[in-house]
Amino acid sequence: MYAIIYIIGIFLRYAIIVSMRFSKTFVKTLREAPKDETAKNGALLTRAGYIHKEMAGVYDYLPLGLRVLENIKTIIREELNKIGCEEVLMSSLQNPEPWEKTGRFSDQEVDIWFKTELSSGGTLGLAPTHEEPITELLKSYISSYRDLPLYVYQFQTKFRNELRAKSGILRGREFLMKDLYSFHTSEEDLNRFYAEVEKAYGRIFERLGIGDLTFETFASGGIFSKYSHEFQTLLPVGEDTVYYNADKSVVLNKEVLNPEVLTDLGVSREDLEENTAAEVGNIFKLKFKYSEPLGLKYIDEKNAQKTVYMGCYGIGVSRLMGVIAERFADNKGLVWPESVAPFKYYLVGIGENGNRVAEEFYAEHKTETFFDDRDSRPGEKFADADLIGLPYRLVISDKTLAENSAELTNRQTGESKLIKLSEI
RNA sequence: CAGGGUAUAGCGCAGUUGGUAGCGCGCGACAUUCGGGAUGUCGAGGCCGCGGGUUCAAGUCCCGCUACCCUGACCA
Repeated sequence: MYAIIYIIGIFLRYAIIVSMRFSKTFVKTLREAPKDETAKNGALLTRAGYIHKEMAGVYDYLPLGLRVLENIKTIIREELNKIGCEEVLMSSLQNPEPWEKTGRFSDQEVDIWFKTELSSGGTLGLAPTHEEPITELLKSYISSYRDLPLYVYQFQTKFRNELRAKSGILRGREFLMKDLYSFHTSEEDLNRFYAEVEKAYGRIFERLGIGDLTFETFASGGIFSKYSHEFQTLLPVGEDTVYYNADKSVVLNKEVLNPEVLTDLGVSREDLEENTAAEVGNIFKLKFKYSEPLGLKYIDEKNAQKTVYMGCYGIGVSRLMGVIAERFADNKGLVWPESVAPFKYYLVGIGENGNRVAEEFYAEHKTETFFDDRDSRPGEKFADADLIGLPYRLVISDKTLAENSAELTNRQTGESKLIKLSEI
């Protein structure tokens, strides 16, 4: 009995959360973008009611925007869980201690800290990334080789006091990031997992609809490895410059475009084409960089103390939303890939009969439908449908009802066709 | 951080030689409309970014500050 009530409760809650009709949401679309929103992604996402700017580089995510973020998170989460990762949520407020051990609490070393004071005295930081705290955290849980390997990730708001926030949600001072950290007993195992993450990232970007635009890119590797890998999505307004050969089997960041690297990669400068791109992911073999200074050790089979090998793997979740918005938009508005779109259908009823049948349709398909039930003229609804950019627009009117059908329009191609109501 | 620009209604803008603020969109009511951002009538909405100053009088002139945008530098 209680179980049934519980299940019904979940179902109702689900229906309440996911349904959305235009007349009931507080969100409005804008004909013109605010003048301080000049980047295409920021302008369109604002006009279409996905985001709202609080200040430079700081945004609110409104109901539609939140759904996009959640869809991106779900895809990442599914692919990471598949390779054995565990999700956590760590704190944003940071105790300076572990950061002081690695030298990274210094403003000279890391110049993007937001720092604040405790009222009882003492300084705190707002996490720009989480290597130190995760390493510190796992000291409490890793003691034996039997505890390893371990892969821990989170979706976290990061704070970075960028000198200049810009480009809509592509470079913010507060942004959503997925950060994964791996822990190993050997370099071979780190390499093995690193390769698994490379593949998982490929699947993630594929599912996000930017697979053929996103390339694993050689970038500078810091002190402990020759290279790191970035995942760069080709984008005219991207901040990075990449070079690639004809079949794009070799892609490298401008920062490592030098004779030595070219030789290493077996390509020559003449064969490389230049393009701009946005960095959507970065993977790094940290090895002992953090585990050594912070003392993250384990006992091996022979009872010897060993230092843990680490890797870290980031994906800019909110930046991805901006990249996808920016990349696929046309002159009418946003064009979401189906996998990240907040809803699949933009439903419009025209005329008394059209609206009545649209209501009926909506009752059956709430979870995937955004219902424009406003008392507005068709033209306005079509304009907003284009702006909001859901994959399909579904129009029900006397005209389509005469055929017992609804008109289905593909936002991307603009193609329309009538489909029988019974077949939807 | 350097250089350039902007700040007036929810959004976009106008505001002359200083005289107490206007337009379009949006919003409310009514009527007529209803397949690509309708039309008409009436209406609500403003500490003119903040703080000083000059003046009988400042959105407008002067000084200072702040925020925001662009280019660059910076950027796990």
